[in-house]
Amino acid sequence: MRKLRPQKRDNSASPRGQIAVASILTAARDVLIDEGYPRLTMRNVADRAKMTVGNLSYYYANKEDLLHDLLEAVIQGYVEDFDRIAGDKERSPDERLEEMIRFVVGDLATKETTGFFPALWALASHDDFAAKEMSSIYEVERNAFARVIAEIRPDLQKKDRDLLALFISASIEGQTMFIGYRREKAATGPMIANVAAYSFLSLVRTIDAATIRGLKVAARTSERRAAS
Amino acid sequence: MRKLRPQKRDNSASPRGQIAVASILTAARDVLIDEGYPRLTMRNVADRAKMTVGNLSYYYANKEDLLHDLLEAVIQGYVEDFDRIAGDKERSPDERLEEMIRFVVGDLATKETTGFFPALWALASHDDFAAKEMSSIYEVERNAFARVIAEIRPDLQKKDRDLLALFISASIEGQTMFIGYRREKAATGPMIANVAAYSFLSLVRTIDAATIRGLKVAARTSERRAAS
DNA sequence: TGTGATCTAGGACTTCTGTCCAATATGTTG
DNA sequence: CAACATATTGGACAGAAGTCCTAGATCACA
Repeated sequence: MRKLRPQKRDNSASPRGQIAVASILTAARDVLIDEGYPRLTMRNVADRAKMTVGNLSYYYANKEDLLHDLLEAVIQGYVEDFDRIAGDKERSPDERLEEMIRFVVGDLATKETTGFFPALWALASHDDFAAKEMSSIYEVERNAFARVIAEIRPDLQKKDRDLLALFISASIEGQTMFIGYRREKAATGPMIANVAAYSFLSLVRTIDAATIRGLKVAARTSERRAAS
Repeated sequence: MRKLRPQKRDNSASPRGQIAVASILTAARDVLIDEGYPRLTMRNVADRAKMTVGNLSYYYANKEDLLHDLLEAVIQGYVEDFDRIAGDKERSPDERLEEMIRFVVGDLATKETTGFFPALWALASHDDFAAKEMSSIYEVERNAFARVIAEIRPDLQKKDRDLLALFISASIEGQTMFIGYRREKAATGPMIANVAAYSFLSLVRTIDAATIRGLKVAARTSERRAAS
């Protein structure tokens, strides 16, 4: 939430002010993505929003509030995207799980996601607000995964399904640094998506509670080779 | 590499100098891990190394060189750890793959790894040197995975095995933000390790080239449920 | 023991950054 | 139009941070 000077009233309802705030947040997001957190300065944001520092500080009296609004706004966008994709009820649970996996893997490759999330992860290590925002978006993502997993594997306990959702969600996020926008292995993105879809579908279909709890040793399982 | 003042000679062979440099790098690493990159300042490093800024700048005339040596030193440590674990030739390929998976997942939970890697990922987005260092460590890790995968699946092409290694390595890294040191889901770490071992072993054993290339749709595969 | 090499302390200097303010401009509304 | 709310400017200010320098302390060795 914006914190204004004590003597000022909240004027966010004013149309001009709303536009200004929106352009500030867009500018801040672009600075963070293009130049990284250390260069997210009031002056850089003001420049990119084509205003002066003085004017910026009229809308955001301090940097902390600007950062908080920025994180909230960006993460809100991802939550909306995700709710939309997860609401698709036309297909089978298997197909929906695959669709969600491919959606998230595909999204990694966008400039915004590749630029924003590593910055968020680093921030979350030392900033409680960033940590909370990060928690909130991944919780949304995991819940969506967990719901589909519940349809495929109603026999599993909720906590086991949640664990699979956590594992899948985290695994996909980890691809970011490698197949993200302009990253070293970006060209393999589509194949990684295929591998991810196959791997996580198989995992959800075949794992059992004993394996999750470590009562079976993975390397001693007898199954072998692909049936092509 | 340290860059000294123009008029000074390289004195890194001196025992006192070596100790000072080592304590500087340790202090810098600790600042990075405990406080994050924005607080990695010459003064903070000097304080933690119990010396003055003036003295620090005798060893590191600028911050960039200090950061480079810091990244090199920390990553060198990980490379050595990894070479050691990958050199184990006592066990079967399956067991070695599982062992490597469990090693990396276990390492995520250490304070150093949970603190260092997210900072490295963010740095690598905008700093070429950090990007190169990041590349180098993950290449070592992927090569180790790829060698074991080659023993399990000699039928696959090298590029397909490399892709599996990339997918597995990236997936494991992604767990860091969730089950890392003092992270929200840290308690589930052991179970995540079980799921990872099962999931990636199954993947390596069963995937085929057609699936990697997207010639099969994962959701339409017929296999179902676990055989407990 | 003395002398040159190495190391250390303390501070100076400049630039950058967050914050703040007074003056002015712009817009809105009775 | 007048009066008021809102927005914008330009600059000031203090503190932080990177860099640099000089004087002195410490060490190794002839």
